Amino acid sequence: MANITDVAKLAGVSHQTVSRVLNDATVRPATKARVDAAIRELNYRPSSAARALVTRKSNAIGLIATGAPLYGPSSTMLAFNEAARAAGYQVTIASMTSVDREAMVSAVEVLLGQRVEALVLIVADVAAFDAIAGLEIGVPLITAESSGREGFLSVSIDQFAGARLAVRHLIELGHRNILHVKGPDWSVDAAERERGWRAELEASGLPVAPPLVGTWLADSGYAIGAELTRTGAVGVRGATAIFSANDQMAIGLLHALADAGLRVPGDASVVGFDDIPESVHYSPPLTTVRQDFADLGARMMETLLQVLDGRQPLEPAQATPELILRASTAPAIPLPNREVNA
Amino acid sequence: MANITDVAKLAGVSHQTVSRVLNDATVRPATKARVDAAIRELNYRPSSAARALVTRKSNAIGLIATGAPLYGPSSTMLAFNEAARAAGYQVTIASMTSVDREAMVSAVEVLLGQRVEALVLIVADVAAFDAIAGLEIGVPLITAESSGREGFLSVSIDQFAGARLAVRHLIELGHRNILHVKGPDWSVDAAERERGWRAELEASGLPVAPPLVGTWLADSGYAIGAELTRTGAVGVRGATAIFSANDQMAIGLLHALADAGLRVPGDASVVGFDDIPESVHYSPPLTTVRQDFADLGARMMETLLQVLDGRQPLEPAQATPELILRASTAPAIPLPNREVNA
DNA sequence: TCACGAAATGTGATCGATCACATTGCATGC
DNA sequence: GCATGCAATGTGATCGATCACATTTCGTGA
Repeated sequence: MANITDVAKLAGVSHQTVSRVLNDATVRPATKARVDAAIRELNYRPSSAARALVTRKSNAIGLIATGAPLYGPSSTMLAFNEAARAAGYQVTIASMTSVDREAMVSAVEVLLGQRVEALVLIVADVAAFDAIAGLEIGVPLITAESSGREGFLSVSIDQFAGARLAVRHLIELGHRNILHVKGPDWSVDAAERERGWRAELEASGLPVAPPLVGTWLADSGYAIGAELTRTGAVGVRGATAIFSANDQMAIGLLHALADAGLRVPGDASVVGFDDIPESVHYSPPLTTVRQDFADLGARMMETLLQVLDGRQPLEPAQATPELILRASTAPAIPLPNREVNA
Repeated sequence: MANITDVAKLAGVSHQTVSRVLNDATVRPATKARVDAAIRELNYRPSSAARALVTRKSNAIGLIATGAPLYGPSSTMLAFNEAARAAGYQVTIASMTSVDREAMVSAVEVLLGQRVEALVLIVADVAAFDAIAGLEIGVPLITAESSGREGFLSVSIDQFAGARLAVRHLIELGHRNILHVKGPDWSVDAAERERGWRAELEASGLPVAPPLVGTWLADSGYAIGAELTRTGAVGVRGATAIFSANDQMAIGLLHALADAGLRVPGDASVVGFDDIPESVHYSPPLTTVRQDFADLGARMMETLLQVLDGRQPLEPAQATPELILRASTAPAIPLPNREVNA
């Protein structure tokens, strides 16, 4: 592949003049035209490695992605990448299946070797935080999570508030026994949603049963739902509402409830979280909490730009999610004997 | 950040010796220990830019992702990235919302500036092919698509065979009027699935109605389903089966059919494509065609490695997808008057 | 003890861009 | 006609690694 000297020779100018053409410095139109022609003829593209070496700016951002191809992380990642591109940054990804400390360290190591100017952590995983906290990374790290830890930049959607919205809606419908199907224990977002559920129940003086821990995947929602119906924990003599920490587990729940002959929302109301594009087509359509992941990704990049420009990042305005009402929730039917059994 | 000379000075050796330690050349254990200590003390990480400059190997692969965060592409991307990491390659992404020629050119331009050793195109988009075909990229390009074009490496899952499996299953159940909800016109995979549907119908001498074009998203499946039930094109006097080009559109279809009071599979059978984790929890659980995206991503990297090593890539063994039978398909009930109306 | 070859280490050039600074070209004013 | 100033262009150093080659160190056998 041609280099800047080849271009200069062909155009009959010095390499510096070619550099000026590349960087929009003042060059006489006639000269610029000759250089441009040479560039096209040689199919020349400046080497970003050489450029990064001397300017000490890589224009690259490292993105650490973990785990499964879930809707939220994937959306955030794409949106972030889009925003980064618009700002003139390249994104290099380091994905990992398991989130042990070793994998995290090696991912960070490789990215820092690339002299990325910042790190982005897409999945808020408590292990990931601990792993990174022990490293001297020397560049800003931004994450999409809710419980602002010291030392990390964070842009987030208010999971706590979202969960409260969902649970309050159920309480307002008259539900008094509201279960929670939680995301995995390692997830910061799952913890926040649980906290919101718990806070809202406690604020209303309602009982708080231990949350049921799932995997984010529909299968776990189904397994939990099957167990709940088997033991009768949900339905006529049990809970009349379930708040699921994401839509995928909610569809598993709906399936299990249907299998057990329970009607939604007749026998139990179900609320999800995320508003994935399919949730409006669930059977029944799912009441859920909408998160704007595209906006999240864009805001992450915005905040990052502020820090990279040496400005203090603005107060991390947490976006508030929105409750989307659909057919999976309905008023609880007050049964005279429920109070006794609860 | 420290460089190799700083480390050399601190360890009391030459920069070349440090380089040897980094590259596992022969260094006396005592010397190596001193160098390692200096590296740790300075928190030194070799600059991949400087390394790339002199070795003329970037160890980077450019990945071009387009469009929405769909399950298949996301899974493939993660799997590919994982495989690349295992092989010692970094992946740089260039995503784009629209797939016009200009966006594609600029994405390729940026990646080639990074001196990526290969390009990976995740979403097989006919416009993407045309856009890239016009560029002299000078590095191997691999794509996950089915209809092998000249000049592109391709690893794929046999969409054509998968579609035939699905349609043959419907035919064997006695269905004679089988509609197809197709993916977007720009999608190579969508075209292959349509071709499979068409081939199987023609092989059995069954009528081929024009396919209904969706967007891959559930909403489009719902809209198509609503229109089909409104006009009576599906149901008692119309089609008794629908082959949807992906699972998301299938859930939209199921929703629309349920809204119209049609039972699945009683009044119409539905088959999807992809086997996303939720499809077993649809109502009813969806018969679908399973694709192993993780395997696809890994095989893409494998093929790429062969080419990068100068070997001829092995015959691109197309993986064959697998039909997953679930409750959304059942034998057609032969109606005496159906033949007349068909 | 010394020569010898292999192992270990050091020296200077190099990759391809930008930066800092030097030089040339050209129009303007006196 | 010539000094002046600005615009345009050129020259050499630089970034941080590896490569090619030179040199030193070390262990071994005569």
